[in-house]
Amino acid sequence: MTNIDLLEDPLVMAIAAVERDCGLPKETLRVWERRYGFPKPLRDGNGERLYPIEQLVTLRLLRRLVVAGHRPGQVVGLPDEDLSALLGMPGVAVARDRGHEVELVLELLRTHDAVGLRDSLNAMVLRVGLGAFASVTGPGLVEAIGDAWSRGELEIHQEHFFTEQFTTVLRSAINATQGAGLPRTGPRVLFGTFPQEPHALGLMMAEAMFAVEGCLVISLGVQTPIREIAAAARAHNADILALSFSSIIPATQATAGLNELRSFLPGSVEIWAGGACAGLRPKEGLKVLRGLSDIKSAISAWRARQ
Amino acid sequence: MTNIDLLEDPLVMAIAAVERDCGLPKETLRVWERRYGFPKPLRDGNGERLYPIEQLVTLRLLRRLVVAGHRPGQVVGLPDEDLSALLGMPGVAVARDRGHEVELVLELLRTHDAVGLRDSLNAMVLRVGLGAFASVTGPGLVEAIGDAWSRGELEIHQEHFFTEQFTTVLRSAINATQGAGLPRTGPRVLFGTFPQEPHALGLMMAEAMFAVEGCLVISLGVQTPIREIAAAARAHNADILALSFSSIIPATQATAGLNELRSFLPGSVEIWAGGACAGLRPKEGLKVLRGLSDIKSAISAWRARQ
DNA sequence: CCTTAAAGTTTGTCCTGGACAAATACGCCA
DNA sequence: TGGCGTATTTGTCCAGGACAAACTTTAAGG
Repeated sequence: MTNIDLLEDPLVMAIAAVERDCGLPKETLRVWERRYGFPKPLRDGNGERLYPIEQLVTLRLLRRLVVAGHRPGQVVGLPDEDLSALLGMPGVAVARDRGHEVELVLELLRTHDAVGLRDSLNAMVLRVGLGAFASVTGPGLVEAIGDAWSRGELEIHQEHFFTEQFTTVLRSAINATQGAGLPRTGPRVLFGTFPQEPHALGLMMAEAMFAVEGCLVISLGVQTPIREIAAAARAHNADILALSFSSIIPATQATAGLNELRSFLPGSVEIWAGGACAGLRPKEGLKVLRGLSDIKSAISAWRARQ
Repeated sequence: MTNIDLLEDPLVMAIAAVERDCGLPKETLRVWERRYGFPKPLRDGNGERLYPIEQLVTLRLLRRLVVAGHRPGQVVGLPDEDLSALLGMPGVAVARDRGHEVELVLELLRTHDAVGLRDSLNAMVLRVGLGAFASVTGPGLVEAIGDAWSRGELEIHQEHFFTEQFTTVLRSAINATQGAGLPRTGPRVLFGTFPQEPHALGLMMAEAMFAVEGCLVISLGVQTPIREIAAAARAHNADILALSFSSIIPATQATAGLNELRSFLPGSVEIWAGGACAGLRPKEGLKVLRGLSDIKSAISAWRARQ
């Protein structure tokens, strides 16, 4: 029961902490070391692995490459410059043409301007509307900040801070759409993610899209066991079950879980899946939405079917 | 790369699926089998474990007992009836006199009334004010629902659903207090929890208490590495660092982490700790708040010191 | 009798190195 | 070019041993 977090030395991390930080299972970290010679952690007095933080940076790059489709055998062991090149990041130069909203938010994060960030996000929602914010502005911000983080331009705490502010603004807006007295002509929609999926932002942006279309939205939050999701869908008499998958979840697991879920539910409950997880395939009783912008038309189609 | 989910047979599950379903790590499942003789999975042609669903039911009971404080050696191996009996007898607390707000919310959860719950929570905030909601009503609800869950009166998905609704209502209210133009006479307060602490509700209720007192509140959310918390406190120029500890975090770890944090920060940053974690002791440079109601007077004292 | 300190037990996490099947890439033929 | 059988890659699983943190019990002192 070695303590994995309270190491005196902030320059090294234990394997369980690396698993959480980089999203690579302990078993994969060990087998990469055995096969490719990287990562090459130090050892403590008891022979347990201690990963220096430089290797964490590399591991985060590697994970992004693997998620993007590269094979571990081809990329594990390459120097950071090569990995960055493969990711299409032009080293130091900021060649990416980012929207001015993205630039504004990144600048507010760099200067740790809490008030400015909160006000700016609230203002964006008011200016473009919740629908456009949740389907265009929000995803753009989330992607840019994820990129900046994995490139080392932002600290972990800055990303936490952004996530928290973004969540607050989006939640407030969703809550406002569900006030008493507003007409609801849409389906009852239940939201959730699988137990392996801790990413809440994608789910919440989807929830916002459904909310602006007049649906009754009910969220279970993230990481609910599959059986419990099914039980909730029955209990709440949901018309649609909406599930979000980020790229950290393997497509095979997502598909398997969706099949299991389908088998627990009557055909009258539609299952809609979406998110950055590539490899999701629609099938009988499973709708796959490629992007948040598709939600509006999908709801229209649902209404027409009723 | 054995497929863990696409088993044709719905009566057995592979070890990774059990880990997700029951929340018990693979390593723990194996070591329990080795030490206590339970669970006792079947094996496939390749010697891999296949857990029958009956054992999953027992494992879920066991996990609840372990979370509730029982020791595995005392309960693993007992028949289901004994386990249920242990879960079902919470001593004398059966006929607790609960406030009518608690009864109302429990009834709304039992009937899966999403609209009713959202409206009721919003109404409670408006009626008693955010301060009283966050310091009295909210903690009462959270405790009662935790009790009901551990007694088996509520399903996991009902607890997730409540947490989500409660979060939304509280966040919206906090956001409203921080709008532009309101006078801020209080300190800058940064909120966060340690990496082992995933419980967000206590942190958020504390945030609400500071917010109604006119503080500028900045939250990092849960599970931020200690050195990142320290970096954030410096970056945001915080006057107070507020940390929340639930009872799942051992007091020894909490104390060790707080000492580490203290060493990373200048004396001008005060550290305030609170929550259900017993055993926290105040010391030089560390304030321990016993309850959410103490926050108001503590802020007054801080103002007087400035 | 209550509190503190030392000794003992329980328990979760980590280790190594071998194995295998699913997923992917490659070579072949039409 | 496109489909299909074979080879390689790769993630997950296994056994059984080890150890430190957490917890319990016992001993000692005020």
